[in-house]
Amino acid sequence: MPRVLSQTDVADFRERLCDAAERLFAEKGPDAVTMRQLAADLGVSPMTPYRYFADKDDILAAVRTNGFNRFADALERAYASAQGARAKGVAVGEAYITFAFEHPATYKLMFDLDQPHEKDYPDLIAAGHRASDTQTQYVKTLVAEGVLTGDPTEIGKMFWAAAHGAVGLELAGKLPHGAARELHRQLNHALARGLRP
Amino acid sequence: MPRVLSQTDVADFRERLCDAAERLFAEKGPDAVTMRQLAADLGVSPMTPYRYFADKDDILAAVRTNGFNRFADALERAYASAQGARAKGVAVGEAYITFAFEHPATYKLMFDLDQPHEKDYPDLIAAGHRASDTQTQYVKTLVAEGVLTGDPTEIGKMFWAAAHGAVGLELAGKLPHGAARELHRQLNHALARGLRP
DNA sequence: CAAATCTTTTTACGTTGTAAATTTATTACG
DNA sequence: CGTAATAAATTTACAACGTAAAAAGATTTG
Repeated sequence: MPRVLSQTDVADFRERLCDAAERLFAEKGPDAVTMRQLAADLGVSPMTPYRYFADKDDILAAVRTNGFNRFADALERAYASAQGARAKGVAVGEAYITFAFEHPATYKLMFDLDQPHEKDYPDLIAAGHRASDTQTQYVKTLVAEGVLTGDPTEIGKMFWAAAHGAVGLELAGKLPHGAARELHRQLNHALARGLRP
Repeated sequence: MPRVLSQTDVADFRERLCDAAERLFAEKGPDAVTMRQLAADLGVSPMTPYRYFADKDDILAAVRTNGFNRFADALERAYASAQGARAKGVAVGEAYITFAFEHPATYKLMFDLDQPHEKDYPDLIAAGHRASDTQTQYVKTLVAEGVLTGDPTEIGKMFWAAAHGAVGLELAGKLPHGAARELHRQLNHALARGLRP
């Protein structure tokens, strides 16, 4: 019998390939992320990745899943680092913008890529929900403390949309370079004022 | 001397091709928009469009330019249709969401497509600015009337980011179908409250 | 009618994702 | 310890893509 790939072997290869894909996305843009280039970066032949991924879409789904999980990590770290509901809110907002502009290609991949078969990737769905939940987490505290009033879930979506919109406009070239962060601060400030009891 | 294409001939062909491209985008998705399919839709051979466009990127730029101009049209119509600054604001906001979800593929093309050489398409830049200006136009009235306080340009960007964020989240599948409209209403309401004198 | 030349089509090339066939490498067994 | 079995990897091959270059077609002027 031949050598059989262990689960660790598979996981390792998948991770190395995802890393290469993200690096390619970030450094050369989406068009540079080809099966042949990915394989070359790993030092294998172009068909080898097909032992570890169903197809290119599967690779993109894995990269997006990693993105959402690292995004959630960053937001959770920010949440934990600050003391008090208001400070946590500010910190999470800052972390959102920071992540988006530290990994703009990944952010675009996460939110802009049309994957019609997303539902076939439960890990991707779960990672997306994790980021979303983290995003609305601190709002619950703010509502519980009486800083904001309304349905925490709805308010969380409002802050999320504000952040996503500011990021999206800058990434689309509709804002001067670096302007999203200040725009986002102003949005959060006005929203917090408008949602006071 | 041979027959020479008049400017009308060129403009007509470009328009028909852009229409075909938008239809393909909307009905079959981005991957279906190929030079060969576009040519087939117009009943010409695959190389004919190259007489009217530099390359495929040039076609995408033209479709995006049309999109921004029709977007601005819709916003301006909404602005003109309502009486009073507050009503105009509501109407423009509604028109924004309506346009985005009547032409989701075009909207994504307008805002999500990376065109590194955008600056080489002055018409595209101009159309983008036109939509942006329209978007911030009614805010000036609201500030002048004392309904809002602050820099109209900055406030306009805030409302724009809110609308773009709500649309983006729904188009990314992060909101239930149809939820962006109500989310956008809540955002506008909270922002208006937060930006009162 | 013929020559000139703008428009269109045909042909062809390199690249893409990936299916199918082939080769390589490793392990269990006689 | 070789040898058969078989998972893994590579090689080969194909259709579709964007588009450069060559060829063909059409139309106006002399």
